[in-house]
Amino acid sequence: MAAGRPRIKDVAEYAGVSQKTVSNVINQYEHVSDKTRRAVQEAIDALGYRVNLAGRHLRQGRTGMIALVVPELDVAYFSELAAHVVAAAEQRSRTVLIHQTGGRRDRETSALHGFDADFVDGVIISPLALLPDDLRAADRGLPVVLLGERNTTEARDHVGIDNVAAAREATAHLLAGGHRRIAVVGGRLGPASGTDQLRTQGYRQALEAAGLPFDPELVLPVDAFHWLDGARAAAALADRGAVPDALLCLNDHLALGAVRALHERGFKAPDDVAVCGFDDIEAGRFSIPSLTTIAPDKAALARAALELLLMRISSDSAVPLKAVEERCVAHRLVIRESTAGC
Amino acid sequence: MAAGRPRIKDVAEYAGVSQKTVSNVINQYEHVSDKTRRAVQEAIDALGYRVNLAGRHLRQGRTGMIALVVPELDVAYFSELAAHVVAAAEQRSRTVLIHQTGGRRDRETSALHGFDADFVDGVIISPLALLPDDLRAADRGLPVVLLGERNTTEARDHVGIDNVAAAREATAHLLAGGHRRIAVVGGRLGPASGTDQLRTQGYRQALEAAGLPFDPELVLPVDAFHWLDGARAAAALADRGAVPDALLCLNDHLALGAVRALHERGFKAPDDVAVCGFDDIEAGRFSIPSLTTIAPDKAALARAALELLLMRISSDSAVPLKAVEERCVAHRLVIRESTAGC
DNA sequence: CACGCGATGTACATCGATGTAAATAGCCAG
DNA sequence: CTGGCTATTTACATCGATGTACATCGCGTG
Repeated sequence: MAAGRPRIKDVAEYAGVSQKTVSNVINQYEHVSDKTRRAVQEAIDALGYRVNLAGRHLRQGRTGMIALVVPELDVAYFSELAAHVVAAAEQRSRTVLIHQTGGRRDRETSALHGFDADFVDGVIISPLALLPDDLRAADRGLPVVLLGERNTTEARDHVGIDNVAAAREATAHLLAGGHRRIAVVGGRLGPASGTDQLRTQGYRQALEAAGLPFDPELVLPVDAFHWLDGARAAAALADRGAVPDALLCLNDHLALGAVRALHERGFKAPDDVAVCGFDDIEAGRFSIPSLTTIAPDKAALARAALELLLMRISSDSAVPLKAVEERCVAHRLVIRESTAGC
Repeated sequence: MAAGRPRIKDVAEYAGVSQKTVSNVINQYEHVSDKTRRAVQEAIDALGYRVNLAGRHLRQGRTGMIALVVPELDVAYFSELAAHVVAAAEQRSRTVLIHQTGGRRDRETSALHGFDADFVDGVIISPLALLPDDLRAADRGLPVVLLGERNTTEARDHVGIDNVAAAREATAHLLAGGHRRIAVVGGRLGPASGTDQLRTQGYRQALEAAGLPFDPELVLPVDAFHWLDGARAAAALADRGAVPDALLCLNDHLALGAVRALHERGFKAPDDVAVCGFDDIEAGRFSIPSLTTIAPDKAALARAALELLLMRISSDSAVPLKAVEERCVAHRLVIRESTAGC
């Protein structure tokens, strides 16, 4: 009983066959006699052998691992999504390596051609800061699927929801409640590439459809999509005496932060302000008031992204960029207390 | 320009030196002349070479990766903790592979001697279902640090807070507010091994110190530590007309779920019931009412766990089980609205 | 001027698993 | 009994980086 872990060589000796035969048994090679197969299996069990993945990796160039790269795990949307991806990957016998970038571009790029590139067969990424060039540069054959964000016109496999439609629906819901001055917390103007811009666009479309004017003053940019940013934005509104009828917050953290800040200043949701968020995180289901939100089908997002990625991985060779896939997953408006009375 | 990635051999040829010399430069070996070093560096830059980790892994047996094994990422405490571990690891140039087990024992053990064991140099685990035997069995030299939970008397490196003291303080705070009937949501009786049991013990100590009787009826077990479980427990209390003066919830999710369920039934926190949680997740800072809670120093937990693990990893050979380390990290009671009036 | 020593640099084997090509075994038709 | 197949098994090279052992270079010393 040698000190270290048994190697394939030990199994071979124990079973009285060659290393290759052991390898064949392990890899389910067809042409192995039952007798040999049984003998090898016995040896494996007896020695407690398990393949050394480093060796296999070196030889085959594949690891069976995929990376999930997200900005922040403590943003519930991402951790919930991560949980779904991990679950989906497990069903396909893959292991997920989760990376957090903090939305920093250097970490996002390094996830693509940096450290990860060696250890994983592919990457699912929700880019925040990535530039189109980064993606192009990273195109060394490592399969990449964009999840959610698609901050680039660069053609790439992508999975997401219809952000424009979702924002339109949410805004329409607020309008239907009789609200006229609706602020967009986390909104951003400009070409419709980022999620925030797409959603802002949907908001404008809804206004237009209702024949209402668009007021750029009501688009409130934020530094990040955290509770605190929502609270700050709402506080700013309140402090300059400009609390609108309703808030369309581009994620639930912003929404809950805003609700809280307004509450502290004497404005109650939904009586004084209606509030709608995005993402349907668990906190919004149990908050007081509970939060109306756009609920993307996270499980479907995760499944679609994984499926797409595995497809790319198995179709070896260079990615045929012509056949870029764009998958749109369902979402729905979940109406709760924060817009009650609508 | 070969199709694939450049290998160390290509760099060596380009620079006109041996492979080993390139390796020496990469690994910062001292005795390399400046001239050679420069030439090699130039070759590396020119070819865009980066080490192939599979090769290094095979040769050295180390990967520079560590695994973080947690029950659920969508439990905010764990995702926030994960974010800290990732950050700490980055400072030490390690990569963190995050695994989610769903609290299932098979996945926890497989993380220890299953798949992970091959790919990582060590594991930080928050076990929920792991049995002492599993840990012992996994002792094949893979360094393991327990984080938070320590559901075993087995001697093991462990990092956590003083759960008994924390629960005692929280309970004392509730008692100081004049509350007498205090329920423990998520509490569990029995030998003080699991976190829940330790906290329940602290609760009892506080009662005892105040000269109050202990009522087992007020210990409410839960299936899991989620919002919904807290809501169910509180609903059950309310529905049988037994809402106590205060709730000590063993995590913030339970607390927020309970607050919500009580709210739906007309009981307001803190006026009708005072509520205190554990973990200090972000949701509790912005909830209405904001949540009083025990705040563990998560950054310190992450740092301590990582430090301990890296120590074990670098002290090669077998783990000297005699020198097991137990690190206790600071916590503090953060008083917010949900126990206002105390 | 030969010797010795530290500083540099190199050739080769090695980590563990698997692809390749070729050897061997088993079986049937002739 | 033998050539010709196929089914099974094997020896060996290989993936890429690095440890080992040894060669070489430069320089100061006796």
